[in-house]
Amino acid sequence: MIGQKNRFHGHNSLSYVYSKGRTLRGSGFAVKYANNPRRKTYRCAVVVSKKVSKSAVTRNRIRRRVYEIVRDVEDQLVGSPDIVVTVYAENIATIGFEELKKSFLQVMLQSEMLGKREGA
RNA sequence: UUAGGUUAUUGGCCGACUACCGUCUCGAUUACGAGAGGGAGGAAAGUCCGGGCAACAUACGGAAGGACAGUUGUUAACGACAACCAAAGGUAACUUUAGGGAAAGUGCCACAGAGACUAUACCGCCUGUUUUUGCAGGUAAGGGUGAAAAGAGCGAGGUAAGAGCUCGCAUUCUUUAUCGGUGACGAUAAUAGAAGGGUAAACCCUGUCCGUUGCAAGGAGAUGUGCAUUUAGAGUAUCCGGCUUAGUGCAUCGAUUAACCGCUUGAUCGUUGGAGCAAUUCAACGACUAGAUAGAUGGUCGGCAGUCACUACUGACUACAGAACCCGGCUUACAGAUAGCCUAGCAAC
RNA sequence: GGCCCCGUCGUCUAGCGGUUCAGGAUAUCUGGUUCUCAUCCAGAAGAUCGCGGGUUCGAAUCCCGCCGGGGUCA
Repeated sequence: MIGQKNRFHGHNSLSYVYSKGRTLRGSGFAVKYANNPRRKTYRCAVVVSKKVSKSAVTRNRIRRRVYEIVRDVEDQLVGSPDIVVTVYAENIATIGFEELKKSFLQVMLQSEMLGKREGA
């Protein structure tokens, strides 16, 4: 789980990302992101529709797994981006953690939000 | 031992690393850091009932509308629960039941059938007439139709043929009386009676209960000015009466979905004892047990346990399901594991 | 979180508890008309009335419980 300051708050706070952000697709999910220079910290949200799974338990599990991956790489983020992950497939709740992490990081590297140069 | 019935409990455990949300303490001072301790359910679900709590300037009367319906109890309350009664099902343990009224009134009972509601004579039986066909009448015992056809079995009498038409015995229902029970009701007896059904989850009648809106409730708007002003307007779902008193447009300020309170000590939970067949209740002692807000309660790894597959190694899987103001029920989902009591069959003693 | 509505052929819809295991339009299929296609004409097939119980002699219809879909309230 990620901290209180790294979540979205308020009524229309997501609309900027939805209107201005760029979209990249992975298997079973899509990442929408936009750089936000007015903030010091990044923000992240995971959207899991009720169409993905009827069960609230499954939806919670998907959300928590994706948040965990984001928290793992938060030190390597460049700037202070706003990230929205939209999930389409139910099998994200069941596939192996390493496999999910690998496919997610591949998308993140493509978006140039992850700066390996800074770490190195 | 096999097949059931019923009432309950439980529904993974241990460790390591690393996150999140409250609370308390300490240090800093509005950023934050350290430590301690807490963090989903039996259904948190469906939202089908009931209540608390809050607002509505009144929860005032009537109409309309809605819900319920054996009896006695339990409860804050209920459409829930318990015990009992009746009916139906089951060999039995036991289970199920919207279980008031059809003699207040109205409606409906298709098709088939002669006739379906103050009904009816198709076949049959009998009498008369007659050309033996047929026609007129009697009959409700027998046949046939249908979900349903006028309480009714056996024997005797009776008759043109028949029929509770009459009698005897047996049965069902109504009425009355006595006894038992708080009561629904049950048992016994008597003489009086025998009246044709079904449907009220059709309209309806009787009795009891219900004000409306919901935590997105509510704490929570202020001032100035124009218009309107008791025959009118506004206010709490429909109408009437009554009641209260202002209303509405514009401008300015505040607020603009943020934050705080409401928010978790409660018809609370556990143990022991008393009352009661039970639901439940009383007393004493002890406990504090989530409070988020795009929504915390997690993620990964290792070991154990269980289930399935397999000769084995080993592999796969781990029930249903996620608090949103709080309680009491109901309904629905649920891999398995455990315990008590009871019934029937078989076997042995 | 609260409140409300709707499920009938592939699609859009009618449907008094019984006259008929449900009518119509459109789509589909077959045949006819035409040199051919369309239009037009004739015919056919296609529905466990969302699911499970109950009331009734009888249920798409009445009652109850589930399932699915949709709407609304700051």
